[in-house]
Amino acid sequence: MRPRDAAATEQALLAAARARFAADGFDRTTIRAVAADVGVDAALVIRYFGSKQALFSRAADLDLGLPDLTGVRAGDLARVLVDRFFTVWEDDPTFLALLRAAATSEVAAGAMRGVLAGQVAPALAAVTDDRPAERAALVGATVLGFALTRYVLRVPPLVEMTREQAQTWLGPVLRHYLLD
Amino acid sequence: MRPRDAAATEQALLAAARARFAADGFDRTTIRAVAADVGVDAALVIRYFGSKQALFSRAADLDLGLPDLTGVRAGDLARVLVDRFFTVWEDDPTFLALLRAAATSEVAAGAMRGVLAGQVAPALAAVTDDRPAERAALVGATVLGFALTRYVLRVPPLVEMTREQAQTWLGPVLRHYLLD
DNA sequence: ACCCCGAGTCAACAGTCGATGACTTAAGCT
DNA sequence: AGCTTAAGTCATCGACTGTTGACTCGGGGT
Repeated sequence: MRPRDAAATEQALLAAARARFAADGFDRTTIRAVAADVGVDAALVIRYFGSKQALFSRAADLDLGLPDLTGVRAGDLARVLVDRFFTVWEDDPTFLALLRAAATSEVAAGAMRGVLAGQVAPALAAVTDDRPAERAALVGATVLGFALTRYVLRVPPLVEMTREQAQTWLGPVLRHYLLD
Repeated sequence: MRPRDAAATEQALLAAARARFAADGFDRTTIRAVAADVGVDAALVIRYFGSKQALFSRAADLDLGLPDLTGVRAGDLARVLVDRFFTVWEDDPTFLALLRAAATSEVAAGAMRGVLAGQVAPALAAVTDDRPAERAALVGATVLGFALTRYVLRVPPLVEMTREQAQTWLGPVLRHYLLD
């Protein structure tokens, strides 16, 4: 039998919620399904997180972990960024959960705006001081469009693309948005 | 009183459904709300379209109306494409309905793949015969990312951007994907 | 051994949704 | 006017959902 460990159960619920939100979106994810994945009653989820919306906010708290770009050579910028984004996309489902939910939830859309304004824009400010918010939005649009097409729409040519091929295609685009 | 005109009612229902799907996505759109928008009973919607999914398929049938790109000069390509996409985005809600729904519905995602493979890729084939599917996917990712960030996430710098500014930013990107 | 507190369960409520089938009403035709 | 056909309504079903409150169970401290 599962040991009665509240902290471990909470972490397991967060992991299951992330996977469900990433795969099914916010609306089609049910608290009962998340609880069943962990082998626990749905009422316990509410007890720990208060509501489905609060569970989502905890589960979809995204940290891109962008590195300090100060001193990175212009030729390396795009490679560093694309590499980081691929890792975030494929390491854990948090990003995909936020992306899927943002399509229909104003709260999730706001969270995504917060990621762009609070993480991407500050990181890019180390590279350019000319309209960093506008450049961050364009970089965000590029990266979100790529992720949407690859992981959500699953358009074959992008699904089959390797990380290196993506860097080759996206590199000049990011350089353009960052430096022109 | 509304005249009893089945064809007109059906068109009104399709228009209302498009608006609802575009604003709220597939799951949060209810047949009752669509029917109420037209001033009609929900059962009538099922009678005309069979199911909510079938109503969506009829409402979100997207025609980009891309022009024949044969003979368009390389320098004009991006401007023509961006201009066409803006018109599709802002003329009617069909595109937004499909985009929002595609985030959580495999059927809608398939429809979006169909638009890329059946409309974008053939149009681009008039410009390049080197990997048109891959180039269409990249153009799609760019355009979908821009639309997602502007109309769904409503990131301020992209919301405030004029069509001309967007053409200036996106032009070199589309040229890169089409011609490099 | 007993108690106690927190982890986890159970049953149920209240609301909503898509869908169904029988019913009613309006309009065009003879 | 009367009838017929289709347009539209009505009540309702059955399933599902988030959330609640009362309950049970198990393990650690005395």
